[in-house]
Amino acid sequence: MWWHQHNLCFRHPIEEDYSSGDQEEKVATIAEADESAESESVIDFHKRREILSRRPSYRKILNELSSDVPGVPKIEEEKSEEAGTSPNISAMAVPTSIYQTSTGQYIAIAQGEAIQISNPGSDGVQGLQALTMTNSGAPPPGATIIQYATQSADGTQQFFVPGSQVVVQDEETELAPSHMAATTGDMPTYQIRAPTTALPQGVVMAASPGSLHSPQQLAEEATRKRELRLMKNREAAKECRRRKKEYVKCLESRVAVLEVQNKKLIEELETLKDICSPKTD
DNA sequence: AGGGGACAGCGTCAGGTGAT
DNA sequence: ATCACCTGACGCTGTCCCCT
Repeated sequence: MWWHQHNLCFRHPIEEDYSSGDQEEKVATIAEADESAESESVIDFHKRREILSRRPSYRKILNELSSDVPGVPKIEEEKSEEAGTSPNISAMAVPTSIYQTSTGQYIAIAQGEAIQISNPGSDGVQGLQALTMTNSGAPPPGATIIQYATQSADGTQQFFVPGSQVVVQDEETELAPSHMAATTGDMPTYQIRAPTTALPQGVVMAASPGSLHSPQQLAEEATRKRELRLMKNREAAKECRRRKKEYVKCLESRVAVLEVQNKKLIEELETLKDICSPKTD
């Protein structure tokens, strides 16, 4: 819809850069067809769809625009972009994984053993806490995938981390056991636990594919994969929408700049006209 | 108050693309 | 060929605003 109009109404030079050779040919074909729209009424639907579907990502487009227009920020690459989902964490060392609790808090699990917990509301490093896992050796195979957080039966928050461990939010802010750092003030505390009881609703632990035998296990594995896929796609869709909004903003600012330039050029033209053609009374 | 249209945001599906 | 990722499209929901 939006992209269709964008592609069919005009071809921006930047978009041209992303067209592969045969793609350009096809676009040219469409352009000709558009010109002779009165004579040839309909463009082949499939051809059109094929062309339209081959679009560059918003990141690519915006980065091109950014290099074109100074002052427009570039969309960062994948790694920093992931960290960018949490402004509090982005200033820290790049973690390997970032997870968000159901209350909006972020947990970053670094390459080493540190777990950082941050509140999106707090600014900078202030909202960050570091936990150290003492038993974070090599995770057992098949159990390294994190699943999303949920409320457990006892009202605490749980989210699973690589290594078949569980990060559990304490209801009281008492001093934490020795295997974790204590939090202070109003901040909740978290514990690293082994998942002792049955998994909370909505949370499925990763299992080693080799351990699957019965049809029920296979079905559970399929469900788990589906949940994981949906979760990833959910996040991807959010990110895509964010990029799209950024892209539209970028285009709007570009329009504003070009309008100003255009106005200046018209004024300059008028001035030159006045100079070159003296008034004849 | 409440009905309804416009709009934004979200989750999901389907299909394309690029990397391996 | 396979996989992960990206994004358009669709349907749903919540919010805001206007009108009756």
